Amino acid sequence: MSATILLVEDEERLARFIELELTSEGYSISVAHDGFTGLTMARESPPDLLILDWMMPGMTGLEVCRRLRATGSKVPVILLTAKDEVSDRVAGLDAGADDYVVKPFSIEELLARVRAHLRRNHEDNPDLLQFDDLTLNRSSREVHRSGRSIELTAKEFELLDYLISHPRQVITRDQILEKVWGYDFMGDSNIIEVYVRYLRLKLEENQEKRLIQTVRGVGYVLRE
Amino acid sequence: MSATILLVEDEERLARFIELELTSEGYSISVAHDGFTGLTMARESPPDLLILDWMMPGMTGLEVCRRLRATGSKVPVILLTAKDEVSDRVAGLDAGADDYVVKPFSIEELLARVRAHLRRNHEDNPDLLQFDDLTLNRSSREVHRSGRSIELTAKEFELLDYLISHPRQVITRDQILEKVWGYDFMGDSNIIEVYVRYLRLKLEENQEKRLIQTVRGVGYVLRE
DNA sequence: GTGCTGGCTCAAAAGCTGCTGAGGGTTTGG
DNA sequence: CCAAACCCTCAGCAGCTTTTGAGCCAGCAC
Repeated sequence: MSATILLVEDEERLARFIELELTSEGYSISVAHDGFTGLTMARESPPDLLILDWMMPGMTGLEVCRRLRATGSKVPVILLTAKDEVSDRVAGLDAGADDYVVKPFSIEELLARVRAHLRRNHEDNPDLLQFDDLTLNRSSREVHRSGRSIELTAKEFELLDYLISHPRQVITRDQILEKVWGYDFMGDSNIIEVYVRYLRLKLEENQEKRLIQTVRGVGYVLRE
Repeated sequence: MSATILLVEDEERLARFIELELTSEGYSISVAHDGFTGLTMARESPPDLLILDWMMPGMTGLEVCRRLRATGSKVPVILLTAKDEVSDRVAGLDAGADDYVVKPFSIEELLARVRAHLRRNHEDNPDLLQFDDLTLNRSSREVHRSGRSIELTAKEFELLDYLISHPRQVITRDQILEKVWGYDFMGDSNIIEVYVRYLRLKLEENQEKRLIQTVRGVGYVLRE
């Protein structure tokens, strides 16, 4: 699933140009040509990233940004501005923008910043998850460790998916039960231990170092 | 508790200037004058924000950034660079930097970026608790003192977590029992003393100064 | 100094946790 | 229908964590 970007830019030619470039990078773009429309669109279907022109007739980009932040939105915002004065930059960042690009800019620079901000935010739900020499592909449901392919059952896959999407974070038994088994276990069951064991057997088939660590009294964590 | 910033900059005069400015804004700054030292410091006591000069003899700022990211660090990084070419900016952002400031810059601009990144980070990472040279990370359940990692059992961790989340506040025995053991103890038990001792042994392994102070007749307090 | 109280230290006992191997019920696919 | 794969349970055990108790020490009142 590709990232969605909302571009708010009143100059039609520039907007069209940016739209084409971003589209050809595989993003899914919507465009608004004034601040008010942009704000409405951002509220109605929040994009993964917002690119705002600063100077626009009517509501400025800065104002759009401030209003969004005021209602708790955390979408990353990149401001486009012709202004190159320090006081303006400061105002933009303090108003809650995450970044700005000064016009005229090279499209490469804008793309790099888009990548940087999306990486931060979109890290929440990518399809290809990696940790150390381990990779898990959600769409093909394949798992590899240092090159070789590993066959997992459904439950094993779900468990590893959960762990690898929270690397270096300790996950409690309760969280695992809730997420992978989806119910509160009555009485006691050692089902988690059993599945962790299955995973370890498969992931460490060839004396590779242990990635799933036990945190006694709490749960498990993916850590080198 | 003020945010900690690590500045890595080989030009001594510039480093000194930035340090003074940031200090007067209320941040707590450490400075390294080369990349290797900076990397080590960043690993040993992770700051809330890292400011890296790009061009340095030995290890460049870009390299420091890449290495930190490779080990999973998510600390926000601002690059300082004299280079103003697009390809360089792109490389920096793609290497995992969050932002860069082009020299010569106005101090106001740097400050605004520092504020922007700290604001963002403090929102999504309230799990890292610090006191003096001690850090406790709730999500990874890791504890460090002046760089070295410390292994704690579940109860030890809970106790330290409680103390470190009320720094310089005296905590009574009853509060500790209630919070960590979760019940009113019948009769007497010296369990708190025992666990405080365990913690002290582990936290002061190398003759470091005592952080957990006894308040006779009342309880304990985390204090320098 | 003496006695008292609260805290510290040490080590052993008790209690748990997580790991393991085996096995049984259930579903899937040929 | 049968076999294989899968999901889950159980019980034993080893090792770690937690708790207990007894003795000791430090600070304080007298």
